[in-house]
Amino acid sequence: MSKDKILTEALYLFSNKGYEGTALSELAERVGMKKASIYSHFKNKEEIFWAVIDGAYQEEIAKLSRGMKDVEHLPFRERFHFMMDQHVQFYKEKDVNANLWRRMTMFPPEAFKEGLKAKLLEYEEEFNEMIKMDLDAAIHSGEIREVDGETGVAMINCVLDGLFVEYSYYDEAEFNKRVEAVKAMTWRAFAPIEKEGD
Amino acid sequence: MSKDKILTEALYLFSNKGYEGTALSELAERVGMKKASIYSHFKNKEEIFWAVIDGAYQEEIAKLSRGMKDVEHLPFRERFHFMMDQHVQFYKEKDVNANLWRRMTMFPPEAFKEGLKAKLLEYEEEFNEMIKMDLDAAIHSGEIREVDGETGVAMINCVLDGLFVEYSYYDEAEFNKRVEAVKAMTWRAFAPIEKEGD
DNA sequence: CCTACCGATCGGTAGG
DNA sequence: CCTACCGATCGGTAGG
Repeated sequence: MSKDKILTEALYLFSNKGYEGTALSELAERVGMKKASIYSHFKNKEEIFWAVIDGAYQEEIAKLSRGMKDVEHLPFRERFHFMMDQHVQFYKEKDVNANLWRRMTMFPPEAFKEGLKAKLLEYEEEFNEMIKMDLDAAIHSGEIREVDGETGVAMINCVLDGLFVEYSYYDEAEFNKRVEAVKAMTWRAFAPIEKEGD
Repeated sequence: MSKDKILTEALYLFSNKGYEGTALSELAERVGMKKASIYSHFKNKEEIFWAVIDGAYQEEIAKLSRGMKDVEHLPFRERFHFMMDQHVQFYKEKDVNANLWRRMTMFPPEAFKEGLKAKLLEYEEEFNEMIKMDLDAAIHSGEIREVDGETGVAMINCVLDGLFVEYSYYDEAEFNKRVEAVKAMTWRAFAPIEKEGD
C-alpha cells in the first residue's frame, strides 16, 4: 500500500534529516509519486509525523517486553549483560528507529515538543518499572549489592543513554571496546563485595 | 563591535534551532540590522558557522584545563566529584555552548560532518589524556581499585555523555537526583574493595 | 494519483 | 550598513 510506503520513507528521512529538514518533494520522489499525491493519503506533513512516531513507539514497547520475557529465568548478571547488549544491538541495527528517538528526544520540533515528551516519559516509566523490580529481586537473592531502587535504575539509564550518544560518534571497533568497558565497570558498581566479578 | 554581536546571536540561534533551522533574516533582526548587512562582516552563512564553532571550542578547552589545575591537590574521590559537578554545571549554565555541542555531535549538518568530527575528537583526546593520568595516580596511591586506564576513561566518558543527554529531558529536580545517583554508583565502580564508600 | 499553480521564505547579490 | 532584488525551494491547494 502506498500509505505504508510513505510512512517507511518518512521514517527514514525524519530519522536522518529531521522534521524540518525533510522536504515533502524528496519524500514523494522516494515513494515514487508526485508531491501533491501525498495529500491523498495524509492531511499534511504534521499528520505524517505523528503516524511515524506512533509506529516507532509501538514497535519499541513491543520489543522491550518481548526481550524481558526471554531472559527472566537467567541469573541477574546474565540478565544485566543481555539487557545492555539488547539496547546496544538496537542502537546499531535499527538505525532508523534509534536515530529518530535520539533526535526527537533531544531536538524536538518546537511545535511537537510537549506531545513528544509525554510519549517518551511513558516509555521510560514502563522501562524503569521493569528494571526496578528486577533489581529488587537480585538484591534479595544476594546476586548484587544493596542499592536503592531509583539509584540503580538511574545508573542503568545513564550508561545506556551515554552509549546511545556515543554510538553516533565512534567507529564500530572503538564503540564496541567502550561497550565492553562500560558493561564491566557498571557491573562493578552492582556486584556483591565479597565475590568480585572482574 | 557588530561582528561580535553577530557571533553571539548566531551562537544562540544555532544552539537552539540548528544550522539549517536558523534563518539569516532572524539573525539580522536579533542583531538589529538588515540581512544584507551581515554580508559586510562574513562571506556567507558557512563562515559564520565556523566562527561560532571555533569560539565555542576555544572556550571549552580553556575551561577544561583551568578546572583541572584547581583541584590537583585534592584526594581522588573529591577530584572525581568535582569533575562530575563541573561538567554538570556546564550542561546547566552555559546552555548555549552545551546545546551547540550536543547538536553538532549528534546531528551535524551534512556538509560539516567531517570538520566537526575532527574538532570533537581533538577535544576528547585532550580530556582522555588528563583523566587517564589521574586514574593511574589514584591506583598507585590506593585511592581506587585496580582498573585498566582505557576502561576507566570509557566509563567516565559514558556517564558524562549519559547525563549530558538526560539534562535535556528531565526537569531540574529529577535531573539533580539522577546526577547524585550516578555519581554514587560510578564511585562504587572505582572505589577500593575494603573500604566501601556508600 | 497528476498537472499546474499559490504565497512565503530561503541564502545570496547588485549597487549605492 | 541600506534598498531592492534574484532564483530556488518550501508546504499546501485547485481541479481534474
